[in-house]
Amino acid sequence: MEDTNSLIEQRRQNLAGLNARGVNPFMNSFSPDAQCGTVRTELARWAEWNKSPEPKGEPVGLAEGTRVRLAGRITAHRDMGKSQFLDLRDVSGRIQLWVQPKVLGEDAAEIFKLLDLADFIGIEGTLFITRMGEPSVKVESFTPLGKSLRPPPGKWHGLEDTEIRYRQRYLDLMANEPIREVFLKRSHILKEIRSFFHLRGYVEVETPMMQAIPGGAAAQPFKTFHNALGCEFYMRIALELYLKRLLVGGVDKVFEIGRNFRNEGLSRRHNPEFTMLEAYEAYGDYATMMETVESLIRHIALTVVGTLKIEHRNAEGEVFKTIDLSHWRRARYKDLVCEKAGDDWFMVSPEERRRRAVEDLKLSGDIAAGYQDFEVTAAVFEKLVEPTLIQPTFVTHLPKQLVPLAKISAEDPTTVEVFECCINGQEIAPGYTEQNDPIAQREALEHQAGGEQQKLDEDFLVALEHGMPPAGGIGIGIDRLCMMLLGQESIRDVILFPQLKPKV
RNA sequence: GGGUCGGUAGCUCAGCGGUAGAGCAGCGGCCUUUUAAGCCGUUGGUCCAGGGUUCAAAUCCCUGCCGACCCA
Repeated sequence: MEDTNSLIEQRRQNLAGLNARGVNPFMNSFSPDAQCGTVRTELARWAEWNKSPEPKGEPVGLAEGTRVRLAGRITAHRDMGKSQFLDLRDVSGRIQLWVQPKVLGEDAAEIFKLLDLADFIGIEGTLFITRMGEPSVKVESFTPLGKSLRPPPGKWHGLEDTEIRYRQRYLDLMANEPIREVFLKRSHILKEIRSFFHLRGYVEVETPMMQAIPGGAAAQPFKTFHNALGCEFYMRIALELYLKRLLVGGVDKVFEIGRNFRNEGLSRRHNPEFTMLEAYEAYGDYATMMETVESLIRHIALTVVGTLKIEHRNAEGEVFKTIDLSHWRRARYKDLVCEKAGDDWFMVSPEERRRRAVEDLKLSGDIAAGYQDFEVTAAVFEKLVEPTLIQPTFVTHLPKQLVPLAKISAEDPTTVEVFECCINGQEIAPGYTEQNDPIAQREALEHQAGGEQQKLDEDFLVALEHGMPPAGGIGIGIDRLCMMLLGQESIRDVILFPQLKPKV
């Protein structure tokens, strides 16, 4: 960027001033011995202990007078003339610095004047508590570590321009504390998912993102070209078919967390690339996987959020939705449809169902002329039932036409052994008793490919013919899981760099 | 793809035919424990872009770009 303004110009002049004094404003390294937020917390603990009239037992926290070396970004500056207060921030939080020119000495005081808000510095000093009770560091020396040549976003309102927040996420992270929290917690969620599966004896793998035939889901893929091989590849739309190959190969419990790519619309709930978890367990079935999903999500909620009652708040901070992860409902697809569409929904003729859906339920926009009967019912489910499933619900006994790749239920052969776990009005995790009959699988995939032989993943079918153990499988959309757990209503607020149209 | 709303100083926004504004940030002062520090002074603009209407356009009209939300 070539844009300049007076604020950038002033910072460049300060940079030149540092260079002129032989100070390197961009150091190669610095070794702090503590973190800002941690030191602040520990010093406050000590102050609390010290405050009681008769201190009892061993001191806690970090005492006044302790020497520390800290590094971070200057995020506030309060000039008192002969006394200056700065806030220094690192990933752990902030702490106040007290800087007195006379303590620094004349040369250092001159250099101090050339610092700007948002610069990175390292400091050395001793801990103390101000008259106002603020845990602080009395700075004895400092080192410029990384100069900021552009003004940071404001401190009051933070950064609110959504476009800048998404395009320059680093500014969002710098200015908006709650946003930083969301992404730190997303990292924590991923960590807990991994440890959950590892503890259960699962193996984590990585399978190809570039695939000759994109399979495992019905979605538009992105296409790319490999120069050396001279052929086209597709970015994967699902993980499934490679993980099942591993079941064939004898990896009995396997999971992958990875990016899928779907060349479709963008919305509050859709990003073209999104993170998917898929897990497969040999000798398990959909019931095994329901238990897995419930245990996993409970575990994450407790370890990351610290509660099973997840609160979603509006801009005013009022709770408008609470998701209770301590009760998991199980309900049949047909029963849920009847709740919205009438108890006799499945007893009337297909023509009557279509009429009711279009006229009574006002779904004309969602039901295409060529829809089959089961698709009419599916529209009712998707538009009228799913959005109301805010509390965790396993929807089971889906009609077999709806999920052609799953195994038939022994107790009701018109349905399949499949669940859709819905939370927060969205499908969060589908789970299957996976098809391991290669002949049935071939028929289903051939039907799905609609006679286009090139769309058939022959290598996958050959793998199944070598024998696959019965297995339960799940997929969990990690972004939507994060939205649900972290109280975010837009997928862009749980993806660090959401896709936007490039600016020219 | 359709509809609604938005784009003005570094940030947050006001102005909606008649000289381009405020708060914060910045800069210059004062203040030796302040913390949204305070007080005095002050700099800063391609009003998203391009066309049109008009004596006069940030403001009205058209086209385009980018974003948010809703719908499909």
